[in-house]
Amino acid sequence: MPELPEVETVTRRIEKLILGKKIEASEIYWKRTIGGISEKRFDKLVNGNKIEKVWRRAKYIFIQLSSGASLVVHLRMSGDLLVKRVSTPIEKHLRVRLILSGGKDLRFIDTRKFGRFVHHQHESEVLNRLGPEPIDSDFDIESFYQKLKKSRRMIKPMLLDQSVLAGLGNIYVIETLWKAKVHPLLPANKLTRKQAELIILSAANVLKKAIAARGTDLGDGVWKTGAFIPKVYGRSGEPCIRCGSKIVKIKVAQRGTDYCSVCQQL
DNA sequence: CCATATGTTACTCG
DNA sequence: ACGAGTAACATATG
Repeated sequence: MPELPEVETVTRRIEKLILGKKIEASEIYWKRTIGGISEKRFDKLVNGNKIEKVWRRAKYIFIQLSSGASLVVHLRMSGDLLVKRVSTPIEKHLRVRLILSGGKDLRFIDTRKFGRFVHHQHESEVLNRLGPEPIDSDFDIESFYQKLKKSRRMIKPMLLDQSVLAGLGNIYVIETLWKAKVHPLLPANKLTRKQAELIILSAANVLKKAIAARGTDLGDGVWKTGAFIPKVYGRSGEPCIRCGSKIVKIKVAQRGTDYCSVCQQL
């Protein structure tokens, strides 16, 4: 469920509920979620800490602790964070639970178990590998364009690469390329500077609208709060709302890729 | 049984 | 070194 807008939505939802609270206990229901350390060690690292700050970068949520370390959460495909009363019965797919002062807890729910809830001494370990976000106010178009010029990769996988551009996932890349009228298979070094600029403007526009709508409702259950309606993603076979021709679907880097073959030419 | 799914990483091969 | 393709992680749904 989560690309940047959904992660932003989750972050905003939990921030005010857990900020300033003290972690009084931790419970691990799926070991791999905490990234390969023992439950005992994890508990030692987090227990007794106050939550100083909660923020998002790309698709990661950082929960800063009074120790100076952070819990770094990635929702991957099916993760979600909830705050509930401790007495509320636990969910079937609960993977990690932090008991907080004040009678509530922070729950990491993750059906597919791909998500991670990892203790990092330094946030930089994670931050260092991330490119800029399209919505950064100081986004440097020139260096983005230079990066594209140096690569023969297809533009779609390029935009999904979080070290090139951070925050976009399959849905919003598809929306971005449609808006910018760029074919998903176009080699990155074939793009003009104008097209590179349009891609960033489109991505920023799509992300901002999706954040305002609190994410996308995929209709299949997991993510129900969002109201963003994709214009191309999941619409193969239906008419393009810009030109009326049929949206087609191909596979690119193992991912379903909807696009308009008339609007988006190679 | 098969294919699909919002993400990422590790591996192979040319 | 680069980049495309594949498998893997693990579960649910059609």
